[in-house]
Amino acid sequence: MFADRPNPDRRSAPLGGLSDVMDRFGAVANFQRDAEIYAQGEPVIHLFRVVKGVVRTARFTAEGRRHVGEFYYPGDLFGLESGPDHDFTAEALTDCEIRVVKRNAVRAAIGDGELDLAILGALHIELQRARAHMLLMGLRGAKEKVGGFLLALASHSPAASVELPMGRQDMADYLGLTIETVSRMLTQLQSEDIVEFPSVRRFKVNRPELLESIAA
Amino acid sequence: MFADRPNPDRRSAPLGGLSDVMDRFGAVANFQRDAEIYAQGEPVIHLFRVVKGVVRTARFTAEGRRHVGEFYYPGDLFGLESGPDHDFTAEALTDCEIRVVKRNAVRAAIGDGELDLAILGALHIELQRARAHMLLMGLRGAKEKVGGFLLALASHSPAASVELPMGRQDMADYLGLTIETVSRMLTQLQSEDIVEFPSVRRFKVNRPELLESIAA
DNA sequence: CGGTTAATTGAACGCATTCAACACGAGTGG
DNA sequence: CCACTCGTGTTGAATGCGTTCAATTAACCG
Repeated sequence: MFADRPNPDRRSAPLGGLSDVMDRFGAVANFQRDAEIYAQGEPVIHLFRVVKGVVRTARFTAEGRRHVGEFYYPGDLFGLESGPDHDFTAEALTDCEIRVVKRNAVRAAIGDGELDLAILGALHIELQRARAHMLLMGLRGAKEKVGGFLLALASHSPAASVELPMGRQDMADYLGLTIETVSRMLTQLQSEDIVEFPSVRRFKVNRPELLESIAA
Repeated sequence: MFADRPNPDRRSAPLGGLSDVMDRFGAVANFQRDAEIYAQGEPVIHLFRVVKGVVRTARFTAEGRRHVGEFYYPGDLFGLESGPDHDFTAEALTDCEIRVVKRNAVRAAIGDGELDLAILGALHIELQRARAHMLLMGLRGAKEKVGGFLLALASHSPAASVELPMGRQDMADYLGLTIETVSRMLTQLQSEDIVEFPSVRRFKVNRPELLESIAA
């Protein structure tokens, strides 16, 4: 679901010169919780990287149903879109510090080839996430989906206790479930002692092997 | 779901020199229906392009559940993976003619930059498909999913009558439904005169606007 | 401490699944 | 040409699970 995030800052290796350019030419913008970073339908002009906080992309269907695309963590590049316009809206899930740079500026600084290469790497990561997300949504039951979600979160967090920056509604919209079902599954997983919630926004995996067997 | 496929052969524009190289250095392989083109877990070495027929990628979960990734049509590039190994198995859905080339050969012929650029374009398309697929699976009801699937198929086919190269089970595994549910939804959509099935593997959209409103 | 939002829990419903039977078409051989 | 079979698709009935709507509790902040 997320890029490899054992190392909190991966400016160096995979992104090559891009991150240097972002650091040199990019501006840093701060967004408050729930602030919009860019909107669905806007033209794709910039590249974004999370410095601090967590970003969520989302989309509204015609009937008002919300679909959460992905969550982006510090070090992650986002705002990559295939078309000329954004398909998703990006919002600050928590208070955020975002580094922004115009694609043209990058192009001018490091050339097309370098930019392509950098975007290539980011696209690979993005595709991986999308496939992992699809796999999650393809699981049979709600318990499997929620379990898989927690597992993915935990597997990218070195700490014993994992923070949940997103609320239940975000999880629900990410997994294609209702908020009530998510809540029920969380309590169920907890009652089976597979995970443990010291607080609403923090959990610990007690039985990783069981969690993995659930998420299939 | 599919790349822009109004023109059946898009060797020219978006892939640049890659397709030329594939034509020059690539071999053409023929696969019978259900033959394996590459397997989950195998190292990523080649690039593939569909010449004739339809290809399906799929994956088996630990519990034996099958998940269909995508369907690839003539002109489509496939076999792009982020990691060193294939996450999915590729199989010939129908009898196929596939053009195969070693990535190294392409690299030697047109250089890293060109290869990157070509893969970049293909990755964009792949990401778009993955997102469209996710959107489909995120829809509420089975009718919405099946309707959306048919709509996507129809929207990429210029002909009035659209062929369904895949069976009901493939649709089910693509949408995360059971084969019975898919069948029921198809008959329901037909009974509402939204679509029409002259034969099991062929359909026609009678009310595009209704179909679109269903797929949201 | 109230006031507000988020999260949990409960009960009834509806829809997709499950298990089973049946229909249909293609291919084969009598 | 019919009978047979096999694979695939459709239909039926009952179950189960996620949803829906509603009420309660918990957490956060003044």
